[in-house]
Amino acid sequence: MYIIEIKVNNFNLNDSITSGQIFRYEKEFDNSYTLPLNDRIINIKQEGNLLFVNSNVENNLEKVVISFFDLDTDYNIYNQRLIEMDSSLESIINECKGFKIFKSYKFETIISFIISANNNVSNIKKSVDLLSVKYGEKIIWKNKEYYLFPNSNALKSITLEELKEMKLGFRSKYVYEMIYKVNSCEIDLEKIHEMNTKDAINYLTQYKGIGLKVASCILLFAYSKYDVFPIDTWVKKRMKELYDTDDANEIKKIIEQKYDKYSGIVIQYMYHYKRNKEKKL
DNA sequence: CGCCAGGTGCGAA
DNA sequence: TTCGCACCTGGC
Repeated sequence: MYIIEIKVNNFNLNDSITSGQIFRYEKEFDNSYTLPLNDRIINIKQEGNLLFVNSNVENNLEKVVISFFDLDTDYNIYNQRLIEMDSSLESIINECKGFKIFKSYKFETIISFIISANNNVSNIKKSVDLLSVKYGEKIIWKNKEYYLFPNSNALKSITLEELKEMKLGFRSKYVYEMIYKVNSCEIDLEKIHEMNTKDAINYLTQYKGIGLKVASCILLFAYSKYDVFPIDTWVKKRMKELYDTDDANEIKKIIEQKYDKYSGIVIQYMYHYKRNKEKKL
């Protein structure tokens, strides 16, 4: 039934996938997840330390899955270092055991997080899905229809009016400009890999619709830059409790000084903990 | 109705 | 440089 089996340790598929890094996934009745991965649709299920993966495209499937979910990186090393720096993190890190930061696809991530500004997850998902259904490649798999996220070329002649139909609201013009600039090569998404975090943030935030928060999400999730700070309302809630401040710059200073190059991971743990874990304890 | 949601751009001080 | 506010949209 399943095409490939991948042995993992220290991976929690459910927590990682529902942590807000990606918006387009569906949970199935058997607790597996179906989601697009660039050029294909995959269905993935975890049972203990085994992943079962099925896809409409078998080519390179194991490699694609291992890379996207960052399965060959041992986060215990980060976690150990973090606990050495701050032993009070131990409980929160234990709660977030198995959490991975994905290597998301750049164009999709940029568009999705521009859409995320002052928006809620269900609206973000709706807009990204609308974009995909209207402009992405249609995949028929197991008698069901799926849609890949459109590449920049597929969106090159989209109009502002058409974008507004995707329920983007005031973000329509920002997405429109981004699509245009990627297609005209004014923006080079690969070039960002070579920049340090500070330069990359300056580079991204010069474009409309990308502020510090959105730039940080893009750099953490699509460029694996672990020293960025996606400080949102959930992290602010957590930081308000811990340090009695919800000022983004002040939080940035505190976290940067404390956790250095693992700051992005700490922030992500805090976000995940505040949003998904705390209420269940 | 008002408020908020994984914020940002803008103009005013 | 900092500060306050409007903003598409949908759910409560």
